Amino acid sequence: MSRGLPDAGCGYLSGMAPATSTAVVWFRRDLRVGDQPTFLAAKERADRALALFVLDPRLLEPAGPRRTAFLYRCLRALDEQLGGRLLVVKGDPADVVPRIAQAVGAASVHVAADFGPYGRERDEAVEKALGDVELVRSGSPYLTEPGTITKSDGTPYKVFTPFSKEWTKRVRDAAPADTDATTLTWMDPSDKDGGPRAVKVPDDPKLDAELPEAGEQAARESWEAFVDEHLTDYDDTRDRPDKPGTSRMSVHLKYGTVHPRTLLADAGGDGKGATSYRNELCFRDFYGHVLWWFPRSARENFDPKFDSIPLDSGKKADEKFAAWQEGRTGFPAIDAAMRQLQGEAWMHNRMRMAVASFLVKDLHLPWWWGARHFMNLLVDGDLPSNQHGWQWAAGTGTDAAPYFRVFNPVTQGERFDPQGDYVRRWVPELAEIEGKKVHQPWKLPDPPSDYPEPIVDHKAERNEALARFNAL
DNA sequence: TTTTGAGTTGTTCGA
DNA sequence: GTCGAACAACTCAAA
Repeated sequence: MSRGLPDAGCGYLSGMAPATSTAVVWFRRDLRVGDQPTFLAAKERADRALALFVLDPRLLEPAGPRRTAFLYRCLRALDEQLGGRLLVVKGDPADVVPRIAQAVGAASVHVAADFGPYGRERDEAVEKALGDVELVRSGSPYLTEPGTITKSDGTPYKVFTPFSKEWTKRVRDAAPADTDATTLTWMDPSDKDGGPRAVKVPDDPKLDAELPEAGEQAARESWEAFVDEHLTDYDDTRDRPDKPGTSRMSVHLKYGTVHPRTLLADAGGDGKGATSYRNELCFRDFYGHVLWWFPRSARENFDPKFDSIPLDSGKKADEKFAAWQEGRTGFPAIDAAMRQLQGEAWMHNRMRMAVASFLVKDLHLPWWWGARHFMNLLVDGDLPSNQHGWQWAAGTGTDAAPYFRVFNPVTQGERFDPQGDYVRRWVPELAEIEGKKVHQPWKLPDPPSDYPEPIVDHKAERNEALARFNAL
């Protein structure tokens, strides 16, 4: 294997100087030019690169309008960074990627490894279809590639804390790759000879939510502002949905407009805030690992012993679910959160836990109903973190599930939204109620008539949830 | 193999 | 109002 030299048969014309060698850089969930190991790998093998994105119907359909629009915006931003040289095509990657590689005479296609259930399968199919053209995987969306952290006996961790100890050792030396748009010479995609036809990034689907700004530049600015203003106090302020104390990087990590290496590099200190932030990055890796080892846990209880817990169903259950979805449960903090999800395609993490606990423990509904709703509406919706976050709340996932982990929907509101600002922002029916009284409008002498009474008695449903758990 | 210590983010109750 | 203990038993991880 002669790295860095044009392969015979795809660049030489007899008697002439070698033609330019080309590599394909196939972007997927890494829509950035900074900190891109794929660029370095492509540069080793070729003089120029073709930047490619494939609109894959199998991924786009389940993404829903919000994530689809966000993706399109990221693609437009990336195309601009690449001087208008991003080739966008539509189709099944196993079909179009090999045809493009052939059309530009590429000997290698460069990707960041994908570890999702569909992504793994797709990449194997592409690799097979590529034949002699090599699919080169460099890096991944994670700090530690799923599957690479195991216990000393080679089996996977099922508990976060011991995983995090090993993870901390592993990521100590992680450093961002030094790349930018000029690392590679980008081929003009219109020079391609045949192959699938280029398409424009489609117009955004119709939206009913305001999305965060897309693209690498937006990610970087947002991150730098967070580091300057909130990282030091992150340990405290991350729990406050009424304050802008979180980094909002989830959506950028989802689309790879930033890599966690870059975040880790800036959050490497010993302070409480930085330590907490690293813990969140570690959770993302942990759940990436868990889903890689246990792909069925995306749909089923991680621990099958919980399969026998009785769940509600039928018309009443459907009605409760609708009330939860629409933010009319009568619990202000829960309703504010569900409306935030509806309105800005995002929900504060503290409230994700609270509404999940409410759905599972107060309404006794399946966690996967809630997980699906989240995936439908979240712009940052990412399968491993979403599903396992839900399983954590339901007590069916990794880690010990203390039977007493039942959130009190009122206490959570009063503790983390102490002045009620979050509730008033998202529940206009309660906008006139001052201070923390807003968390229990039913106690007011004259409660607002257009806001519902609580749909359940929390104390009773808490006991019911405990009883169902204890019956195991 | 056996043993030991521990397990993301909580709530309630009684002193 | 604050604070510590209780809330089950079990599985996981490591020694």
